[in-house]
Amino acid sequence: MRLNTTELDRLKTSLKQAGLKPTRQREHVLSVLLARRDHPTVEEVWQRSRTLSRGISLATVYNCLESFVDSGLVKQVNYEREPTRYCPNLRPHAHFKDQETGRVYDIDLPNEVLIQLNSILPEGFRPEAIEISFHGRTKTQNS
Amino acid sequence: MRLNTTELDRLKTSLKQAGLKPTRQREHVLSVLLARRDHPTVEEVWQRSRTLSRGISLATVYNCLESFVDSGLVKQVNYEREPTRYCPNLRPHAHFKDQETGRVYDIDLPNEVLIQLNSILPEGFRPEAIEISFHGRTKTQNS
DNA sequence: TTGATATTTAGAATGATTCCAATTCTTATG
DNA sequence: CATAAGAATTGGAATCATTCTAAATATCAA
Repeated sequence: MRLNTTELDRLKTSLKQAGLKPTRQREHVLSVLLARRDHPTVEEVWQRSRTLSRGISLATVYNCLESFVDSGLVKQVNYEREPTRYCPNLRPHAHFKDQETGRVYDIDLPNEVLIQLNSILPEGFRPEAIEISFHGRTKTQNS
Repeated sequence: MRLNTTELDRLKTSLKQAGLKPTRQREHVLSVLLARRDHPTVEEVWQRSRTLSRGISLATVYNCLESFVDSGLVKQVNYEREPTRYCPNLRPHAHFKDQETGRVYDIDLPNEVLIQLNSILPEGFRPEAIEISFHGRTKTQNS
């Protein structure tokens, strides 16, 4: 989780492009999020951010993640009323939650599926977002 | 919300078929839920159930709704971390939330859409349920 | 009718998230 | 570089949907 200057500059740039002041905490939380392609909760992001030299408060992790979502840098995933999870994958995708492991997988959404889904809406319905979540079991070998 | 004997018998029967003891409270909560095709929260179901002669506790409304969901009599709908809503429509359907009114609409899911959605899953993924939620705006005339 | 089991209940407890008000940063401008 | 205005961070308190608890009550098979 130690960043070299190039990576740091890249982070600063994407924060600025998103209209966010590049603070030490935001850079760190964003790098933590991008470092793994999974779907951590706020608490998990906080744990992973503990390495930050002078520490970081839970409230700040909440703040950072909220501003990232607002500015489109990450997405949120909710399963029932479980703690919200955060997802750095910006392509259109669905989620599949394995009930045995609790792990959430990204499922790419082909454009034709999105088109077909929009076509089932009655006239006058203007969707701004769509969320598709499966849950079930997987029989895969990759942990 | 007053029930005649025939309707009451019908409710008792569906509760029994679902493996639930037909109590006064369950009959009432279920009838409240079936009376309108909307998506009330627990609090709203409780308000609508207040007519019950000796009253009903919030805890019981939670209990009833949970047992209905467990036995397949109703479905749950969640938008982000807002209070859970309950839905008496058992056909496969998606939800569309109008951001202006907060109202949730049912959108029927044609079988071909379900088939196409299952086809995007990698091998070994066995879905047990799928949840599809739109949100956006509607330009309809019906309130 | 009665006993075994299930349900109801009020209120306390939980837990994710939001709010608050004080401190510390960032950055544009002189 | 210094500074001031606005932003971000912070620990702790507050919120609020939901779950838990344990005692009272209801259901139903025998």
